[in-house]
Amino acid sequence: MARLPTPPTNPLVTNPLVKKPLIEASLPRKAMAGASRFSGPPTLSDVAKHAGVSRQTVSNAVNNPELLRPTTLVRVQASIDELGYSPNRAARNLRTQSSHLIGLRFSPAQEGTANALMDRFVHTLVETSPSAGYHVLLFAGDQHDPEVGYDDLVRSNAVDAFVVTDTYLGSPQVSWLTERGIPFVAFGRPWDHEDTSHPWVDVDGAAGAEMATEHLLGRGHTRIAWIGWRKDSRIGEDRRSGWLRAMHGRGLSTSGLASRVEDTVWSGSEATAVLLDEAAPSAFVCASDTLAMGVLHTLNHRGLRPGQDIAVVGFDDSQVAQVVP
Amino acid sequence: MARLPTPPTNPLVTNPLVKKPLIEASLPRKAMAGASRFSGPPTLSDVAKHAGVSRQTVSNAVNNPELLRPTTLVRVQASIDELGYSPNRAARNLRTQSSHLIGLRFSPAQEGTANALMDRFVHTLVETSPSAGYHVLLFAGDQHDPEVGYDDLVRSNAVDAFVVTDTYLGSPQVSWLTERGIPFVAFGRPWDHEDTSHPWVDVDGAAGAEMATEHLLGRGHTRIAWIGWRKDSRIGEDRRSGWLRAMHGRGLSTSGLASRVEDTVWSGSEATAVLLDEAAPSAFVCASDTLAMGVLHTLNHRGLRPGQDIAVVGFDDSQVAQVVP
DNA sequence: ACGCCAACTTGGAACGATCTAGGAGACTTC
DNA sequence: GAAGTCTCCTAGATCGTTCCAAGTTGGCGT
Repeated sequence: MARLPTPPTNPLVTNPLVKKPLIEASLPRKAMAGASRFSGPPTLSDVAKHAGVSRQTVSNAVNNPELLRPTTLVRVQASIDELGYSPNRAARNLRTQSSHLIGLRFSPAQEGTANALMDRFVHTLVETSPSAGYHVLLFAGDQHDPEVGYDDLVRSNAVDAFVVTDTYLGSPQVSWLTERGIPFVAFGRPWDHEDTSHPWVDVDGAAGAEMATEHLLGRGHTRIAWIGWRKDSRIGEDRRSGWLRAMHGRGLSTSGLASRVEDTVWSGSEATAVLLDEAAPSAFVCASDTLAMGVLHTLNHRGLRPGQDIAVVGFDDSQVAQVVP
Repeated sequence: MARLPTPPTNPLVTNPLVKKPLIEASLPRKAMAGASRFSGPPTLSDVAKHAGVSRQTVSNAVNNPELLRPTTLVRVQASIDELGYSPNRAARNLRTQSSHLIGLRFSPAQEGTANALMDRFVHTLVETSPSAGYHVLLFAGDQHDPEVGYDDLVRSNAVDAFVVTDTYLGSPQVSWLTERGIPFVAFGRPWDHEDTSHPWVDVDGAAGAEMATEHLLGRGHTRIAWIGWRKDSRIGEDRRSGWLRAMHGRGLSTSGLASRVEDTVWSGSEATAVLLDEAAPSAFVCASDTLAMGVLHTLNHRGLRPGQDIAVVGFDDSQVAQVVP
């Protein structure tokens, strides 16, 4: 697997017109200190004055609307809208002692099939967090030494919780966070320790494989082969169980239809050849898109048309899956 | 370009042990209200008391160390270290009226070659921001309607500035931000409007192409071909200029060695065939990895070994580049 | 009419940092 | 040695929100 020679670095060029704009821009306020009051965004007091009520009433209108008399609520809401008020985050955070921020370690291009899946997860996270009053803070931490990035964020109250995305690697962060009582959610099941009780979210590989298999069954296939990972892969066995469940659910035999190999295109290709010769399946379900590519390779090689002569379903829905013809 | 059939959705499964952990975890403080003072992270006052100085002196030790007498500074530093103090972000943000956060719109898997590059950019951004006291906040905004995600963040003082990553698309955000005087940096040059004066950062395509060409020149190649995009692509022409500069810098002729085509594998493949026949180059520099793949395709087809018989350099360093043999 | 209860509203205090103005001390200078 | 100067440090005020305890109003029953 040779690597294309590429320029050693991707040099950046900056616009010479403006220098360090970010830093400068953060402190232009003093200039206007002479004015009676900086006419910035309206505050709670401004709204209160405008609506003819007290601060607290406005605060309640925002946070506990049910405490206000309906007529008052309407009036306050009108003032809020008219002035375009939204609460100052820093002040709220200071008072409530929470940043309303969730830390997410940015893992740079952990190439491989999990990437697209992770992308989608992050997107969903970012999209839905605000509805719970949270936002997502990216940070660069060390996977192995939580002290590096995590500690600072915690000590300075910069984040309330973390989302940990690489629990499968022994995950020292998990114990580090647990010890300190820092709330976090893991993306990915703690496969190694059945007894861990920290919250987690994960892709239901079994359900996914089952759905894929059902899909093929619905199209009339009966001899559906499985190409998965080695037996010691918990994730792989999880996905495989979905295939099994779907097949057995229809009373179909699975003997001779399963193959467990390394997660490489080549292994998938080899396994396909063997399965085709020995079990004559009409469809393949794979534990990964990498393996699916191997299947496609062999099919092409034998002159079989994927999707027409033989159905193929991958997993992860990685970028590659959208490119392969 | 058929699409692999995949499960319609990737179902998530959650650990039933814990319910809405994030929300719950954010408000356990009240329970300890009975204590004289919540023994949380140390504050400025705590450090001041410990070091026998005033709050402001500690603040100066952190922000303007040069104002303190060296002996005092050492003493305060010692107290800071001993207590493990780091300033409370919310309080600092409230006082300074800035969140020290940079908003970055999370664009989900904008497939294509720019992805890997973007990944690297984001990583660098996330990694270096803290040294300037900033962090990166992800948010889901609408590319076309800045009101959606941007406005809230600005009004609530949640971010100080934005990084805009898709300026090439007419970019309504740019004008929206400019109108309001909200600081931002664009990743990608405003190719369409030469006169725009907002700050930007971009990959120096010309320099990159020049470096790649120089690399080949250094290896003894003299007939280096260019396969780029159509003439109306500013980015393509920019990169091409780097190739030209490198070639002309050594007094080498470029006539007949350049080709401008669509950015597809097929176009690259065709152009390669033509160039091989008509100009007999010993190396190719391409404006994109997509085109480079086309080159490799033709070379393979003709029995030429890339990297040995003929050198090939792509661009963007996309994920695909690492896979192609 | 009176009292009472509930619903609603109110002003003061607090979160923890930074800014401002001014005070204390050491050092020069005539 | 006293006045002037400089450096270093201190105390109070402030950012905008939410919590707290107490105040006010209206409605209801008798």
